[in-house]
Amino acid sequence: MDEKSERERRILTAAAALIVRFGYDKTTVAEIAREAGVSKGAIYLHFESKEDLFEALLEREVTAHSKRWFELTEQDPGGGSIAAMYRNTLVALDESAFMSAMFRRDSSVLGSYLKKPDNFFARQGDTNVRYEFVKMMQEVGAVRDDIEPRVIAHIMNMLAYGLVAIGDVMPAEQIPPTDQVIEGIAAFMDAALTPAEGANIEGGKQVVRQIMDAYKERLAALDDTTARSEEES
Amino acid sequence: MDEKSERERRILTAAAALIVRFGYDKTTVAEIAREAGVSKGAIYLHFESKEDLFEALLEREVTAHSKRWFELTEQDPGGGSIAAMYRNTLVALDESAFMSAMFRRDSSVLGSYLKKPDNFFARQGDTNVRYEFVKMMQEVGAVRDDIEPRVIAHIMNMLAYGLVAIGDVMPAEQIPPTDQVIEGIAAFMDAALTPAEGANIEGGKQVVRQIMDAYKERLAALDDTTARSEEES
DNA sequence: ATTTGACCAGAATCGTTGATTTGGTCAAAT
DNA sequence: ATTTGACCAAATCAACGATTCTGGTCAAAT
Repeated sequence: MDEKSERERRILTAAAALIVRFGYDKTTVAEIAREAGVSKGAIYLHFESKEDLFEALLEREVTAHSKRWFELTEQDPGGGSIAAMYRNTLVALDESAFMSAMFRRDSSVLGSYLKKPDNFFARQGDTNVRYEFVKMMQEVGAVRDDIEPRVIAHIMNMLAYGLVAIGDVMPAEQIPPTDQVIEGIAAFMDAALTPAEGANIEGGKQVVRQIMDAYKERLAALDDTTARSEEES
Repeated sequence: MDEKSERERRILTAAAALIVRFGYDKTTVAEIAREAGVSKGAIYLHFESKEDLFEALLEREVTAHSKRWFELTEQDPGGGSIAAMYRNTLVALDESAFMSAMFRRDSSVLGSYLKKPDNFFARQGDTNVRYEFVKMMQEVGAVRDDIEPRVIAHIMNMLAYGLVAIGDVMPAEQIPPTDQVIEGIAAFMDAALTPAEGANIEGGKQVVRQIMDAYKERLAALDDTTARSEEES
């Protein structure tokens, strides 16, 4: 298992590097194999198809992003405030070129994969974790509740989208440094989402912990299935 | 002049309707002529080329958008607050499908025009009215000044961009009603940009008036040049 | 038991050619 | 003095094989 999953990681890492750079369509399986230092056939010992490999990569990147967010939030003194948590998702998003590309559905990276019916993105359906989170934060009094939670969640989405996508329509020299923008957004969130009577920080922290535990469990479950399916093969 | 500019208006209106629907490339001069009820040759009595016509349309739409914003802000009881003013730009933006397409640089509408060097958008250069406005508002104490004005202006741009562009990456049913989103954003702005010691509403109103006067002057100057160039021909 | 890389079929790309469309003009009509 | 719409050159599109490329396989090597 150790040997095998190590090579699998190498393949995915090689694929990630090539695909962010040249895009899904222009990156060939042969190139991924060369970059990973394995033969082309070996790749098909790990993945059913190029598409399958790519979806594994998408999932790995989402997981890595979530882990990074978790890490940042754990060690954040700002702790349970929604502003700090949201800032951390933006930092994590900005750190990963691949996740950014995913978030903006960059067709120069995702290429023809986007056209496949029932792809990774279409499959996500309408699961909206951001909305659930905001609602919970409102319920414990950590976030002002006179704005629709769906609207708050959507504004968060807009800002995250703006962060990674506005470069498409605006020359780089007009965009302030990313870290400044992120800090600005966090300041906005802090001022905009704190209830008039003060935030229930403790409640917020508890929600954060709850979310994180649920998330950790999902990760563990995912690792289990992965391990099991590897044993089977 | 009355007759002439009336027909010019009709041509531009016809062009706008066709272009928002079919895009710049797929809309032919002949179709615009038919839709406007004039002959093709007549169009070239008003405009040098298709490109020239299109740029006149872009300018007309920008002007119309500004006028509409002016109108909304004038009759807004919320008056001089930056949140109210910003909300009005969003309302005006959302009301005009053409302006929205411009803002998101929609290539299915703008088509090959975008590829022309030195086009309308490239020409705008780095004029950033939003930034100037925020700075003035900070100087009179109508907006908190512990966030970089450039960053505030940029966050405003991100939200406006998100409003018109996020539909590209998110299914419509996941997006809350636009008016709710706009009101939510206004609430955010209000909470986030009011100085801790309270906003100088009067100062804000004065800045607004100043901006509007400057803008009116620019409009008047523009009308003059238009009128003059029409006389010449 | 593993791993490889030559090999294959089908897809994508390219280059060419011919038909169609379209921006722009101008002699003729009004 | 105006306005028109037939007309033209140039650009765009469509169709087509020829050619290359690429995902995937499998007999052979290790």
